[in-house]
Amino acid sequence: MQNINELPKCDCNVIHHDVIEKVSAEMPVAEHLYDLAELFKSLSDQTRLKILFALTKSEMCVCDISALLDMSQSAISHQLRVLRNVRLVRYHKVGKIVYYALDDDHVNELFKQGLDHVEHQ
Amino acid sequence: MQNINELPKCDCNVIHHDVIEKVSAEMPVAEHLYDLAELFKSLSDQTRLKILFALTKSEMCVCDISALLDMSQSAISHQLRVLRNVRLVRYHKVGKIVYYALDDDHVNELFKQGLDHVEHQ
DNA sequence: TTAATGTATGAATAGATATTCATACGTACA
DNA sequence: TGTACGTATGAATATCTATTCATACATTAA
Repeated sequence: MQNINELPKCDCNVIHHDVIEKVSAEMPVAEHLYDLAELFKSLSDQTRLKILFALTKSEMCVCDISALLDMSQSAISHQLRVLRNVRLVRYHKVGKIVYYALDDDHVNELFKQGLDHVEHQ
Repeated sequence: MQNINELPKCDCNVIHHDVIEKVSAEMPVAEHLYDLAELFKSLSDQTRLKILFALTKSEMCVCDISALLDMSQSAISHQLRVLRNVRLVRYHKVGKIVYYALDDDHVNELFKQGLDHVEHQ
């Protein structure tokens, strides 16, 4: 007996069962898909991209970033939290100043591939 | 004479002028930043990630994808449009069936770097 | 031509998000 | 201790987005 919630939502006839089974078996686990979407989501905003680009050049304090992008300290701080959550940036405090830096090299490679794609259109 | 709209929004004192000038000079142009954000935005949704993952394994028609993800044909079609807009996928028609495929190899590399990042936490 | 089917798309809606505003926290210094 | 200042954060809001629904378009076959 099939639950109402388990009714297939595909409203067309399946064409290639073999392809679907093959692909289905190789689909990444849900947790990885979720994390990957979160990572790319953090890269999908121009403000955060600018912050990350800046940090590829030099570590910077929040005030520096705020001045560089001509945006409020609050807006920058909120976005830095997003970048912290996906572990793209790390920070260390010197007195009351907080310096942010890239957390690993993946950002550089993601930018490289991304720019390579958008520039070849 | 400074326009009201040109007042700096940074409400703190600049700490490191030299860093800001250096980084500012190397910031990518606005158009590239915009395109890059659009590209990553297209990768920031689990449905689109699943579609792209599937297409790394095999080209598929819309109905196949709809069945694979157990989602409506309309939802899939809307998302495929997003992926077309950033030129991540291409398609060809055979009769009334439309087959989608990856448009280039950047997706594979972006996935690789992205997964590498999320799996090392 | 008519019916059936695969796909695309505009409108509507519920949910997500970026920024602002006000304010709190933490540190340095008088 | 009190003040100043760099940073963080909750609430509010305007904007954006993913899906659904209805429907149109395109192709094939009867």
